[in-house]
Amino acid sequence: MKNNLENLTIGAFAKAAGVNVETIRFYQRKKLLPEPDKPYGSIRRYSETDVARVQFVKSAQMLGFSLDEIAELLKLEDGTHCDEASKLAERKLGDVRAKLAVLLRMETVLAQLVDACHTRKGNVFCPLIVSLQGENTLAV
Amino acid sequence: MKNNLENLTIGAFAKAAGVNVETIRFYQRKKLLPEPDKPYGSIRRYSETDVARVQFVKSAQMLGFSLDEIAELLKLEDGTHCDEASKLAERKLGDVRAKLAVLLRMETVLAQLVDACHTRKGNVFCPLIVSLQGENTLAV
DNA sequence: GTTACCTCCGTACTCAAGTACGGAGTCAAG
DNA sequence: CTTGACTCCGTACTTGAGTACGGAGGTAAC
Repeated sequence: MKNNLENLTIGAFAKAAGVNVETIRFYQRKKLLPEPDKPYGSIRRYSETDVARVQFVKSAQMLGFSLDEIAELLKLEDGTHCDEASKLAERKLGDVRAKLAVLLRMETVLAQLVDACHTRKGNVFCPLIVSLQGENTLAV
Repeated sequence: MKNNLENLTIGAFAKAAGVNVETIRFYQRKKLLPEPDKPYGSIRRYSETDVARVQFVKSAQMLGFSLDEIAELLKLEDGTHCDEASKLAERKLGDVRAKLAVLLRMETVLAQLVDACHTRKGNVFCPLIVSLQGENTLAV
């Protein structure tokens, strides 16, 4: 069984993508991944492209996108027609920017906390919650 | 029933925080929210502080943090001792920065896509997946 | 002081996102 | 040409994050 990375069995594919086989099959059912043709009386094969796709799903998931939202993002990738893609991209860009704003504020506050801890000793107050208050409570 | 925002019933609290009452009670069970004393033979009251806390939980959730991780973030807020807090903050800062990196790349690509759609017509290729490939696949 | 709506609390249900299982078929190394 | 590991596919189970329900007790406005 030679895994030249363009002829992967589902097991090798899952391992390369860092998920388990059942997850692959689950994503196929959810249409997040294409299910390649199965040569009659044989088994399906996968490629590096599929691996990248799964990794994209995993990354987007860590950023708080649901599988349904990720399916939308993937539609962009798959070259939907321009108008449609543009609308979708604009919406997603809004989501992404809202998340960015919140994360940036978190980053600032956490960095300040770490810094404060390194320079003085004792208890430090961490105004994480306050830092997110007001404006964008991220109503996605 | 006067809601001067420092003497909220659980219903008013939930409404102010934009979640439902059951969610409040669920968060109390999970120790994400303190359960205020109940004056014997009466009902619990909540404050603006509690509202901010719930909103923080919701924001962090949209960024892909689990309730367990959020509980950790809240420990920082609650003034853990410095060494401990610093360690935790540093870890969380790492998480936050990894997420930021991925989001920034997504933002760039989405913005490019929107732009491309506005300037030329027809189908545009959106290299969203490719943009996230390599280095940080966000192994949190 | 009753009526309509609230809180309280335990238990049970739901939904998303997987994981696990098991029997039948496939593959490849010896 | 068999043996051990893997694929296939359907069904069932699990876990995280809530939601819903229902009866008993508060409460406030009339």
